[in-house]
Amino acid sequence: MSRELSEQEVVRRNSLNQLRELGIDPYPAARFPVSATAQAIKENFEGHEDDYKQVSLAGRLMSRRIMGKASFAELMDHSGRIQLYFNRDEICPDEDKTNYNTVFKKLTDIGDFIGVEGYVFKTKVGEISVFVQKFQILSKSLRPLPVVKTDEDGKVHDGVTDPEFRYRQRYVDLAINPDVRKVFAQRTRIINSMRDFFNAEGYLEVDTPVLQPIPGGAAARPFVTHHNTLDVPFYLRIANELYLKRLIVGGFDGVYEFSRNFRNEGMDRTHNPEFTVMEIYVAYQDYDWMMNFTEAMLEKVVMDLHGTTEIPLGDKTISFQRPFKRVTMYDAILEHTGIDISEMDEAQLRQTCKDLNIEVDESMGKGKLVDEIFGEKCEANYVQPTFITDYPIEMSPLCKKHRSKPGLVERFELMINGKELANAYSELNDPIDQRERFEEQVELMERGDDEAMYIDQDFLRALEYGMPPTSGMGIGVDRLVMILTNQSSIQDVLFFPQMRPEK
RNA sequence: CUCUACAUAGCUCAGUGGUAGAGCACCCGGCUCUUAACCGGGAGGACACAGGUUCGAGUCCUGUUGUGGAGACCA
Repeated sequence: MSRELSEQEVVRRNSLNQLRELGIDPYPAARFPVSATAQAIKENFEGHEDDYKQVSLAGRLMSRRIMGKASFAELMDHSGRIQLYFNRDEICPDEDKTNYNTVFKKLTDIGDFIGVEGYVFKTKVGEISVFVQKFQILSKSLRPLPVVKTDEDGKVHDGVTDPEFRYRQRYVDLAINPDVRKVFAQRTRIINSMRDFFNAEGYLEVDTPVLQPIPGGAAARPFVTHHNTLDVPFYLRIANELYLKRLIVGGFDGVYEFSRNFRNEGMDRTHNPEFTVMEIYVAYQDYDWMMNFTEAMLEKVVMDLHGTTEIPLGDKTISFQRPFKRVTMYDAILEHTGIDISEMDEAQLRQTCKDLNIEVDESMGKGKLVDEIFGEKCEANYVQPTFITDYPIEMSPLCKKHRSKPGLVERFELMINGKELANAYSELNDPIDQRERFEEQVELMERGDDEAMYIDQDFLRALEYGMPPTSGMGIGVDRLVMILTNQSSIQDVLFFPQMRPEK
């Protein structure tokens, strides 16, 4: 466990000891009252100078420019940075200049948390700053914080860019890269905006189990754990769909949950083993209603965040202006391959895949084959928000049969930037039909499809008591945040993305 | 899992087989309106790990570990 300390760490530990010898506690217990923030001062000082004769603020020391008997420094609090001015004879009015010469100049380091009291003024070159009259170390930093400098053109120098460093030591990333903090603040605003939208409709936010005896509601490999007292396996949820539907059976008209889901599969820039999906279920509605609801929700969230419906994403611009384009899955395939698959059986679909150079295997059923064609030939083309509707029944075991198109279900997926963002159904509420669909999944499983769903007998029991006609929708929160914050990796919208453990 | 790139000081990077380098940060000194502060001096390195080739390896080769990218997989 012992670790060789770097030169700079030794220096800081020595400073820590010297502070203690001077009777200064480097980790004081008492609260430090804060009366102002950096951003508020900079925004409001001019014209209200009298209100800033006495301020106290606290934060991390981010830079120092020492010029003998006077110094400038930068303090960063949650709102931003502000310049501090330290003058020896102001801080040390008496003969003893220790507080400035030793404590500030020698024993205080970049990265330390300090509290300052003083008044706000403008420097000769016009920067709003705090004239420090008293300062106090609130917490000593023992590791050198990487110093990031921004020049007058706003260009960042020596920023920490190593992704491994940034993700493993996210606290450092957040401390020194304000843009990173901004993305996560936006993430929370997006989620709050969604929540406000649902609450305004009177829908109920709920919590359902993460530990499930049967991993249902989606097709994915689960994480398995074990409950000692019950001596049974439990699965971390891959979805919460079946539980939310049980609540609709129970009489709630609208329920939603921000669900942390877990899938034991590969990781890449759009997949993390744990991720967040918002799922909502509304009784007496259908998937047409849900399309309108979804685009209204997204337009509102985007407006709340950006004040416009046109947002940049990489080198593209995405428009969230309603209404979104709507295309049936068969029309999408016809448009992008020139092939009409609407009347094909499984053998013809398999041949079509071969003709299109799409890899298939014997375990794939009709639904999976259609999905392969769509995924290979169509998906990437839908950059602007587009609802793909009316999927083949075989790939949607929880979705109601289409009211007028045999062999299809009332399902849509919302595609943005060539990726699936949301998925919704008119929910299957016929318990006999649902049991048959589950049984078809068992057949798929026996054919070798390791993603087919298990039968959840309790869920069927719930449907047998009766579930009202319901529409449900799930939206990938991490992917939505990626789009709305213009990030290309899921790791940049998760505070602590999954990494291989160190050492 | 496959292919590929990268791994050098606290951070960002250079180093093209021949004594380990720079900027920032750090230490010492100077400087009372600086702002990528400045000026002078200084210290700091098992070059990711383990082998190999070579008189000699940070550099070439093999393997390992970690990370990024591209794929496979993830409806």
